Amino acid sequence: MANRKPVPAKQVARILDVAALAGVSVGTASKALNNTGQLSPATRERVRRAADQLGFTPDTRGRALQSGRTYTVALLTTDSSGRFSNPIMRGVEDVLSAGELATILCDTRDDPLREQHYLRSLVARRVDGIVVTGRRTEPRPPIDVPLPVVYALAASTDRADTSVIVDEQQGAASVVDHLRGLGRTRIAHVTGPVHHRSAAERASGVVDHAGTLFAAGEVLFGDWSEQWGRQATDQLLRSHPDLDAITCGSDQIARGVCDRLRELGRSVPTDIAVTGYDNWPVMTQASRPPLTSVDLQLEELGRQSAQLLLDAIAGTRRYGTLELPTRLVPRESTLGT
Amino acid sequence: MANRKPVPAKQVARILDVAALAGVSVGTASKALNNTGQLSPATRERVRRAADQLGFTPDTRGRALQSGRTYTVALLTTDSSGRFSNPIMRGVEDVLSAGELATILCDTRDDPLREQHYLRSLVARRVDGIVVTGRRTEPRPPIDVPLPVVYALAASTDRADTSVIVDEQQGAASVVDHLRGLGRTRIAHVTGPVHHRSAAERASGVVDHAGTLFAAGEVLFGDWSEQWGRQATDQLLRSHPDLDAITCGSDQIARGVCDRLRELGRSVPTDIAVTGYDNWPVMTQASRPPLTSVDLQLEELGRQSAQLLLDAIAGTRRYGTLELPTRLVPRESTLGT
DNA sequence: GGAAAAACCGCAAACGTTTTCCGTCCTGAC
DNA sequence: GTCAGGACGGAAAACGTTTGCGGTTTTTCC
Repeated sequence: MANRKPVPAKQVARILDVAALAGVSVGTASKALNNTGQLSPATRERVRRAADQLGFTPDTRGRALQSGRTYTVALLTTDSSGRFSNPIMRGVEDVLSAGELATILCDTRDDPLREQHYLRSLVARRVDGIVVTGRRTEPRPPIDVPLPVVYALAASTDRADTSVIVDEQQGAASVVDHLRGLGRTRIAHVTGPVHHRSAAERASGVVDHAGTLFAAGEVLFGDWSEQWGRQATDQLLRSHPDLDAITCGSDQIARGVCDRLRELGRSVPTDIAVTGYDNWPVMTQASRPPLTSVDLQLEELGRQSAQLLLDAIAGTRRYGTLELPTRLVPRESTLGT
Repeated sequence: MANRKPVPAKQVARILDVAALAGVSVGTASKALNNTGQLSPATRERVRRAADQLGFTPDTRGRALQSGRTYTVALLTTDSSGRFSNPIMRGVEDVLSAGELATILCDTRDDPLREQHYLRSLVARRVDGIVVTGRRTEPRPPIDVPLPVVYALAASTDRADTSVIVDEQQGAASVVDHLRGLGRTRIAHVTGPVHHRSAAERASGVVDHAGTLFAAGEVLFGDWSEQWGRQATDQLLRSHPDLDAITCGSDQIARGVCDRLRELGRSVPTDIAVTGYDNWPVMTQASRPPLTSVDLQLEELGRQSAQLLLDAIAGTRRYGTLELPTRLVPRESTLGT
C-alpha cells in the first residue's frame, strides 16, 4: 500500500471516431449501429467493423439526453438488513436488467431526512421510476415526486397509488388447510407484536380460517424472537394441554417452539405439529425438525412490481393494490420423517 | 386494480425556463445557481428566486455530459443473500452519498455471463468507478474495464489492484487473547470447509496464536452449519474431555456447539467457553447463551473501499491490499452472566 | 435515352447543462 | 472630455448521441 501513479487518461471511442474510421457521417454511423434508417448492407457492415475494432460502446449519457429516458430506476428501501428487500431487489433486477435498465439502491434507514435527500437526488437524475419498499408491511405515506412509483411489500396509504403486497390472509389460510389435511384439530397461534400489521393479519387469517379448529382461546402476541416462542410454548401447554398444532407468525418463533417442545420431551410433529412463517432458510433448515413454513414469494413480488413500473413508465398505469399469493413449503415439522 | 388512465405529461423546468423567468441568459442562470462567474448579487438572487419558484433541479444528464463524470458508481456483488454485501453497501453509500454520488447495485449471482452483461452496461453508462465484492473471501480474477476499481472483502488476484480485506489472522488472534485473559488453557477449534479461505485462515490464526494452549490435536473442518457444530462437539468431548474452550469459525457452528453442550449438561461458559465468528446478530443473540464473536466491521470496510475508489477517481490511486482489523464482541458465552 | 422512383447518405437540430470568451456599460482618474 | 479598467452578462461552443429532412446517386421502367 505505497506507491502512487497517475491514472493514464483512458480515451474511449466516440461514435465520431467510429464514423471517421468507417468513412461515414456520425448520423449514418448511428443508424448503422441501431439498425434504423435505410443504409446499404455494405456500409452497415463497414460501420459495425469499425465499431468492433475500436471497442465502441455508445455513451448512455448522450442517449439519455436525446431519448428523454435514463433507463435507470431506483429502489428506495427502509430495510437496512436486506432480509426482505434483497429478494425483492432480485426480482426487480430480473425484470429490469432484461430491458437494459439499471437499478440504483437507496437505503433510507428509516430517516425522513435521508429519504428527502435521496428523492431530490433521484429527481435530479431523472430516473425513469421508483420502487418503494420497506421491512414492515404497514402502509406508508406516499412519496411526492413527479415520477412513476410502485410500492412493494408495504402499500401506499393512498389507495389510488400502485402497490403490490403479500396476501397474508391467504398465507395463514394455507397453513390451516395444510394442518386440517393432516388431521390436526386443536390449533393454537403464537406471533409477534399485536400492533404489527403482519402479526395481526396472519393471526386473524389463522383464527378466521380455522374456525372451531382454533382451540387455544386466543392468539398469543409477543415479539418475533425464539425466546418468546419458548415462553409461549410453556403458556400454551399449561392452558391447553391437548393441542396438536402450534402455528407461528414467524420462523424464529416457531424454532423457539420446537426447541422448547423437544426439551419437554414432546415430539414434533407426532405429538404437536409446528409451522413457521416467512420461509427464512437460516431458521427453517436449522430448526429441529426443519420447519414447514409460508414462503412470501418476494422475488415474484419484485418482478411484478418492476413490471408494473415498466407499464407506468410506458404510460399504461394500473391503479390500486395487487395482492400476491404465498406458497406453503411443507417440511418435517408437520410431515414427520 | 382496474381502470387505466394516461399519465399526464409532467413538464419539469429546465434552466432555460429559469433564465427566461429571471430575464437572463441560460449561461448567466447557470453561473448564478452554481456560484461561479461574476454576477451582481441582485441577479444572483433573482435567478435563485426564479429557480425556487419553478422547483428547478438541474438535470444531471446535461451535467454529466459536460463534466465528463456521471457521479455514479456501481457495486458488483456475487452475494445474493446480502449477508456480507449489505453491510458493505451501507458503508459504501455512507461515503458516496455525501458526495452526491449514487450507487448502482449489480448482483451477478456468480454467473460469468451476467457479470459480463453488467460490466458492458456499466461501461456504457460511464460510471465513475466500480466496487467489486463477493460472499467468499477467496481472491478473485480482476475485471477488465477501463475504469477505477476497488475490490472489497475478496481481493483481486492481481496484487497490483486496489483491494480492501479483513485481517482474519488478527481476528482469530483476538479470540485467543480474550480466552487467555479469562484463564482458559485448553482450546479447540471447529470450522467450515478446509478449502474455504476464511476457514483456513481463521483456523491457522487460532492455532498459531494459541501455541501450547491449543489442546485439541487438530482443527475440525466440516461445514458452516449448526448440525456440524453439534456433531463436532461430540467428537471433541470424546477425544479431549478436558477442554475448557471451543472456538468456532462461524456463529452458526458456535450455536450448534452451545446447543449440544447444554444437551449434555455441560455449562457454558463455566465448564467450557465458546466463541463464534462473524457477529451475525440472528445467531449471536438467539444462542443460549449469547455468543462472544468477532465482528468483521464490514461497514467500515465499505467506507474504506469507497474512499479509495474516490481517490482513484480523483487520480490518486493506491495500489495493493489493505487489511482492516476486526473487533471482538464479548458476550455471555465466554463471560458468563 | 430519359424520366420517375427508389435507395442511400449527410446535414443540422435537438436533448440540458457548463464554461470560455467577448462585448457592453459604468466608474473613476487624469 | 477622454480613456483605462473593472464589473457584469450574453453568445456560442462543447459534451455524445439520435433523427427528420433533404439532397444526391443509382436503379427501374417505358
